[in-house]
Amino acid sequence: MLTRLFSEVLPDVQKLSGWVENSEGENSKTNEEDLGPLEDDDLDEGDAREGSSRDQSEMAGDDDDDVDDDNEGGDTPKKRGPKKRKMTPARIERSKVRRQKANARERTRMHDLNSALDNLRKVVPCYSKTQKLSKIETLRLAKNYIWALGEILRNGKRPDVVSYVQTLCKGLSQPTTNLVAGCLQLNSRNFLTEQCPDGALFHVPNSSFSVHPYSYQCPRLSSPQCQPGSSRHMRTHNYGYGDAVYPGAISPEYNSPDYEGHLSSPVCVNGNFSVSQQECGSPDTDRNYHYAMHYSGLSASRATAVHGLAFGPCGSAHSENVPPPFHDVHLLHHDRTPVYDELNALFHK
DNA sequence: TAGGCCATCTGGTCCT
DNA sequence: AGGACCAGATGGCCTA
Repeated sequence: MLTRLFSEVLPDVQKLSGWVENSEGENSKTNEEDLGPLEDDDLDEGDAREGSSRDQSEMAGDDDDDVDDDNEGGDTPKKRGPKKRKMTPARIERSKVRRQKANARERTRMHDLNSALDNLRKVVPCYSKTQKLSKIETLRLAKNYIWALGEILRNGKRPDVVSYVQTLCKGLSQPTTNLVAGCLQLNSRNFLTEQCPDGALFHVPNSSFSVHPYSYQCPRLSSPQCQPGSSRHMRTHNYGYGDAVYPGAISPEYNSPDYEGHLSSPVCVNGNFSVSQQECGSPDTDRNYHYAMHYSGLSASRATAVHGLAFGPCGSAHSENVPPPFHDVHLLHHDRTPVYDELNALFHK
């Protein structure tokens, strides 16, 4: 069944794979390999390159209106290489049209690529409508996620949760690591099945890991001061946590036109949760709360005391690695599919 | 203001 | 020949 998950995403992943490899320098071609020296034909006379811009009128492959101007200038020695071509108004016009068409294609291509990236964002851990992962982070996270799922298949058993998150967060930036850890809601000491009793998708008793399979509005998160639009509501922000979604859990309201992400499915894991709630209260703590949301900037001692675990880029403890606040963190976003049921079953073996 | 991220333009290269 | 792909350059936007 996991293969179905792969197949759903695979086309996009394949589309993006070359890109991420290039981004990570694993498959990049050097300019020296690709770009030969400019030939005479590449530059028209008087066509000084400024930055990357060239005269649009001079494009390779325009042969129609060739004019032999080799002997222009009389005694000057003949230049080697292809003959130069005089730009007639007709050629200039055709070049412009060709360039415009090429630009349009390039835009379309990039839009397709971005669409594929958006699709990918929706299936990797931690989807947020309001705060998208960057392209590079999305690709890295997707790679880690695929690897993690592959490990599950290979081992055929529930993974150790900490190493699972470490795998997911490998190579990710600190903010993204915080986001992922926050979405997965790790807590080493306890978990709140009693607070959020509607069946955990991931429930690892020994490591207190609990994620809910359906959207759930935790009552405490419904308090006005913690709602969108209130002064305490986290604004859209880089490295904020928006309405992040953990894709292993499925929201029935996904695809609903009413879905705005803000009101659904916060994660209810008590350690982080209680901190958020406490800091929601007073104006004095508001600043800290805001800071904590963006940078998880609680003190290291408090963070570790409250959360038990802190996740660095590769799982190392770090003072900034406190999971994010949760009143607009969302677990559930995807249509429920047998894939997730199977994952659920797998994690409950 | 610096830095990160992004969209777009552009020209070179490769492929069909 | 034309389209796809790629990477460099550039400028805008946003946030710390």
